[in-house]
Amino acid sequence: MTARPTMHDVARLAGVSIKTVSRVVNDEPRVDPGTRSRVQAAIDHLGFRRNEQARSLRPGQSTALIGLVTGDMGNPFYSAIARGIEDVARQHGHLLLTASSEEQPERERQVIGAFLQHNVAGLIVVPTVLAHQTLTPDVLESLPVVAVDRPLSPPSAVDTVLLSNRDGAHRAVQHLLRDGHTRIAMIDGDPEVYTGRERTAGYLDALREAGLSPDRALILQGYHGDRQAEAAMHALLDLPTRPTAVFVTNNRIVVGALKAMHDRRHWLPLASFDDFEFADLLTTPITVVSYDPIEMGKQAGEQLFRRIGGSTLPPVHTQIQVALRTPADLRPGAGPSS
Amino acid sequence: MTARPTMHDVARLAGVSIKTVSRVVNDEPRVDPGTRSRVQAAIDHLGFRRNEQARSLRPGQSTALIGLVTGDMGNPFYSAIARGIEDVARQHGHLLLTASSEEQPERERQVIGAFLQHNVAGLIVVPTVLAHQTLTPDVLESLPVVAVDRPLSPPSAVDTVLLSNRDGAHRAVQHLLRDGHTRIAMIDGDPEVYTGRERTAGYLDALREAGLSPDRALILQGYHGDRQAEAAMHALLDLPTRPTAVFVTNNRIVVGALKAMHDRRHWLPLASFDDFEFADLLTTPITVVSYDPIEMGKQAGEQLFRRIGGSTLPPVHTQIQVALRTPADLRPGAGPSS
DNA sequence: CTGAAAGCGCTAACAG
DNA sequence: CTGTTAGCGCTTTCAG
Repeated sequence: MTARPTMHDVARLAGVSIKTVSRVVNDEPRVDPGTRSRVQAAIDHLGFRRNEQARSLRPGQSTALIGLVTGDMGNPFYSAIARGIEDVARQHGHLLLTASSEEQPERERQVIGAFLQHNVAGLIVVPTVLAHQTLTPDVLESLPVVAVDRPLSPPSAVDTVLLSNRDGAHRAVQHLLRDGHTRIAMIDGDPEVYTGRERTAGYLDALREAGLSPDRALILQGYHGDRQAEAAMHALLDLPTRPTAVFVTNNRIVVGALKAMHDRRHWLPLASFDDFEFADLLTTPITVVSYDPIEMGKQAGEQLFRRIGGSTLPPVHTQIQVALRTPADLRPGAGPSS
Repeated sequence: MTARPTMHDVARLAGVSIKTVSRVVNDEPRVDPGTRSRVQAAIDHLGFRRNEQARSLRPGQSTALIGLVTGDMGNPFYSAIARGIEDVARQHGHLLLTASSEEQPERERQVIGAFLQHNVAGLIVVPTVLAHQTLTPDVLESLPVVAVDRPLSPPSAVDTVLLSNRDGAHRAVQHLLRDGHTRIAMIDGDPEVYTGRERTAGYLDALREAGLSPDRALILQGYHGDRQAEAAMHALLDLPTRPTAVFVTNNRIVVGALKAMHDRRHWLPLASFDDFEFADLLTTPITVVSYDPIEMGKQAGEQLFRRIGGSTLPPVHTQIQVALRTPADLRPGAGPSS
């Protein structure tokens, strides 16, 4: 385990001062070409690599690190966002720290604290539901922060990247209405979560537009994760007067809803916010509100680097457009088996 | 944008020396309780946070950072591994850097180089296919490295966490054979990838065991991603004498195969390495080789921290067990719709 | 074009 | 129990 070479070692080998090595490493102009190549040779020979820790210790030099906090990096939606951010970070020569809050404000607080101790140059956060004790004004002033998928609560003047939640839900439910349904149920997760609230509002918009008044018995909220959503779907199927179609507000709930329908061998027309790869391969194809989570990450990353680059414009709020994909849209050219 | 407080600021406010502050921050024993609480008050008042960069600059003090390189953090399989690692890292007070190699050795090299510049305490890698120019002996000696999902090529003496690829494939194909199939096709991705090679071997094992000789026309290799896999499945369906069942070697290929069968409205019994949430909700349920990727990450993380903790045992090779899930296993208690 | 000296924020010695 | 000194690896003055 030989010690890692330092600029000092390189300088000694090349017969120059440490400062000249620094100049070569940083591609500074005023270096004699001969000296430069001699130093470069020494660098290559020793396998020297600049210590980022030491570099960023000097004032003004930020760590080439950005931090991402999501609810759960194991959730494909969040990891797709991470992927988009990573691409942008790489273009800017930065690395990405990732951590999961598990939707717990306390964990979010700890993680952000740890990121700050590592002097991240910026932060991208999918905020947890409750008040953000860590994203206090002084934190927000000390480094750029972008909120993705949900705004901060209480609302702060930070950049956001959000989906057209309300409009997407509106259109999905509209689609069911056009098919003649009038008893359309809805299953949502935590009604405190911004996305769920917005999508619920879109559902209500569509009903109102159609002149229908919402039926309390058909609006199920507070069903977290696929297991609880499964129970919710069973409850709907147990109703004396069943709904004729169902709208579900996210990619966890749709899994539970489908499982329940599968168990009961009873399929209701379904519309879901969030797309998934198998949507068109199911027993009954479903209508989905589709969008590109990688693009969300890219937008968030680009906005963050604009701030890191010094932009002081007023907060930017980016809307990511969503598309409705109905069973009729699927693979229109596909013919039957030959 | 006020400057971030340092130990110096805390020391001045508390009327002690900087070293005493350091002692309090690091929970060292020999500090007077009165002094300690006075310092703590100053810390709280200023919102002081130790600068990790500066701390880890001292020799012997490693950065509380570990690095993860996978093929694509947007792939749910890899992000699940990341999630498992993250949990272990947190328990050990470390943060996780993540990056995608896109299966390109050159990018892998760059990413690992960047991680090393940030003085990561350890590295977890899903190695790319070709030779690992970066994971050279001197790198492997300078910090702990764990390989997940695939061993290093050329083989090095590092810890690995691998699936029972060959056995899992063997059992999946065995299952098809027991259903009476004798013309079982196989679709694989890059035959250079370790997991694909092993799973192919398992497929051949099963055929041999059944006294069948492999049919070249039914073994399709080199189909990367779901698009190419879709074409492969079409090719199988175009064969003058079609196979009666198909085994696919990963979670990308199964998507393509299913799409092709769906387009043709022609479903062949299918077995897949890699499970997915919708396996039992499809038009024709399929047989899957199932395992827990989060657990893979946990095992890798725990092994890494054993090394970071100083373990010098010979390389540890952890096998993650896999389970066969057949359509008959699915939800046995579920009854028909009431 | 090149170098010497100072210091970033912190911790390990060694005094007191 | 507490403080002083030195120095981690690097970049920034400011002189040559």
